[in-house]
Amino acid sequence: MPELPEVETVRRGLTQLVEGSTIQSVDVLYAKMINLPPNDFKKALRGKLIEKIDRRGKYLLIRLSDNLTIVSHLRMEGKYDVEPEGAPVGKYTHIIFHLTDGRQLRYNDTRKFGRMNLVDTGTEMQVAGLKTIGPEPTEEELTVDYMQKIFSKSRKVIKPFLLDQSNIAGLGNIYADEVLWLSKINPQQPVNTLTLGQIKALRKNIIAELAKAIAGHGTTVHSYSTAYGEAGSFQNQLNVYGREGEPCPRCGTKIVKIKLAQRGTHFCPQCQPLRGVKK
DNA sequence: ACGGATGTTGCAAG
DNA sequence: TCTTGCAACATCCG
Repeated sequence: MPELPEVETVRRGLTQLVEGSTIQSVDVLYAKMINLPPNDFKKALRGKLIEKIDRRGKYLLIRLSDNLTIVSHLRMEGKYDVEPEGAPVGKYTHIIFHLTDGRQLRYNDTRKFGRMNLVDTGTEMQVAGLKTIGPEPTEEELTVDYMQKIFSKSRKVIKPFLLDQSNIAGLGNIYADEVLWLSKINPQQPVNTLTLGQIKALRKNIIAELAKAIAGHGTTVHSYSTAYGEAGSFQNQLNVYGREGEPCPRCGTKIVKIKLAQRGTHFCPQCQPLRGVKK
């Protein structure tokens, strides 16, 4: 689930719920989730104030007093959840932050793919993944010049290229398919064959679509209720993702699903023709 | 019943 | 150096 809009939704929710709270103690139920020996992790966090929650791409940056930052990535299914003391702990709860007001901030993750790195504030950019992360998909950060430059230098096909966080931060499988459909670009189009017009259209759509998804509190794909906060509503606005065999909302042609770089990829063969490439 | 797919990323192997 | 494929883990679907 969590691509940039979902992570941003979590960030806003966490800000409301735990900004200004103090960590009394921490339980580590699954040690592989963190970058330090559990005892060091727990000791370092005891008594720290949660000052602010930031985000960079799909990474949450939990700012703590004494110059500490937890870099948290939800990967596929990570969720934060605030529970009262004594609420039953499920088998997918891996880290529990006991807050001094009696509430608990719990990290839940069925697949255990999520990771938390506790680092000194200011060194978070050395965490793997943040070291090479590309610009945020905003008007200011994601410039036409930058896109033109990276697109001209690669012969990769566009879909996997968009999923590579070192090119642009924040797009995942769902929004990559959506922005390509919106931009009428074939997922298998090599990036160095895109016209300037296509690059500009793609840029606009990336920025607008992610903003729109944030406004809709993100996309909830699996139907089980999100433990945390509001369930997203944006799944109702998806045009191609998960719609294999359904008519394209623009032209009525059946949406096709193929596999590209091991990822399910949905597109309209009519609206998104492959241009100038022999196949 | 079991093989394959599922939203992500890091790293190994080529 | 760059690119590709898989592993990490659990569940669900057909």
